[in-house]
Amino acid sequence: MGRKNLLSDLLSDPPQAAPSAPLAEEGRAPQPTLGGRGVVGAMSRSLERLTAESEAARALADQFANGETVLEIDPSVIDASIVPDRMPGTDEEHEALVQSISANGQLVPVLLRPHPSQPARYQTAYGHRRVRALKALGRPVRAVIRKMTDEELVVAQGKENGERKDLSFIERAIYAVTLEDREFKRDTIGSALSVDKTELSRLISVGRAIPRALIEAIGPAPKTGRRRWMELESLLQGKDAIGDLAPLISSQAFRSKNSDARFLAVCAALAPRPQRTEPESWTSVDGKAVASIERKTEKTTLAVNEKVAPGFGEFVVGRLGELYVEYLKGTA
DNA sequence: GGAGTCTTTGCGAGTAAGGG
DNA sequence: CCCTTACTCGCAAAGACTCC
Repeated sequence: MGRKNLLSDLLSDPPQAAPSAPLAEEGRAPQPTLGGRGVVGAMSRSLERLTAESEAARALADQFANGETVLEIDPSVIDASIVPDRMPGTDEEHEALVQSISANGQLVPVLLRPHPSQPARYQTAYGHRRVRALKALGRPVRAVIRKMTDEELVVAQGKENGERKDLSFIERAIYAVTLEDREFKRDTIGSALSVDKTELSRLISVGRAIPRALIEAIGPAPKTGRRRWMELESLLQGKDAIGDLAPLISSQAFRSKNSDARFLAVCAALAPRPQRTEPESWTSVDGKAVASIERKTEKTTLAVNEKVAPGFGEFVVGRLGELYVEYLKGTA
């Protein structure tokens, strides 16, 4: 089944809020206005919104058909999920969401379950940001209440994020590790993230291999996928990542980059420096250093010392044709 | 040793970006 | 607009590991 609260995210939540301050990606920041993005883009988004609205409406209809009634709940009795999926968003994102809900209202309910140990309290399956915003507004939270096990809760929570595809690879890796640390079975974690066991294995491998502090310094890197995170994982092997990278990570230049650029900067800092090869001196039969040769993977450079052998360079150039024919005979 | 689970590796499909 | 390239993602298969 499709995502159930598309409408709320489109109309109530700032799009693509990110987990933490460094994870608050500029490309993923709230965009409450259409300024500067063009008429075509606005039309495209309108069409997407219409589609999303109809899907959300259908999902809502399903909920009503299943007998799930929307109730108004005091936000002060609503707790967070047992497992955080995203870290809290930035103040700017929260403020934008508050304003959006203030203007449009909460159009689609959040999903809660009765608190397993505290009567008259609830835990959030999804809709954390809306709950926080409504709390700030002092308004009741419109919510669907459903009894769920811990497994069902994290699956509902994970699917709400996972099916949106707006969680980057590393965000999903962190979530997978968090769930595994809470001793959820891999089947459950895989369901929550909508990934197969292979991908789950990779997510957990990367999520554990790369220090959390480094991940948070880089941010969600939405354009950076599995392969490059795994490359980073291998680059980090045997290194004190935080110690070695501290000067880079703390630099203003690094922090001013977007998340994907920060990822590339870290990779560049960790990548082995290509060995600088000194040009090799070529000495003639009469003992003169006539030329130097520099060999690289993609090219070989021959530099003739015109002071030592005036005109020799031009002589060699003039004979390139016959040398090449001789070369072809040797390689045939 | 067998069964189940997890990890690793390779490959192909799909997609977005860039260049001609 | 089409082609190429780079990239992500998921699937399949084999190997490694753990438990009984």
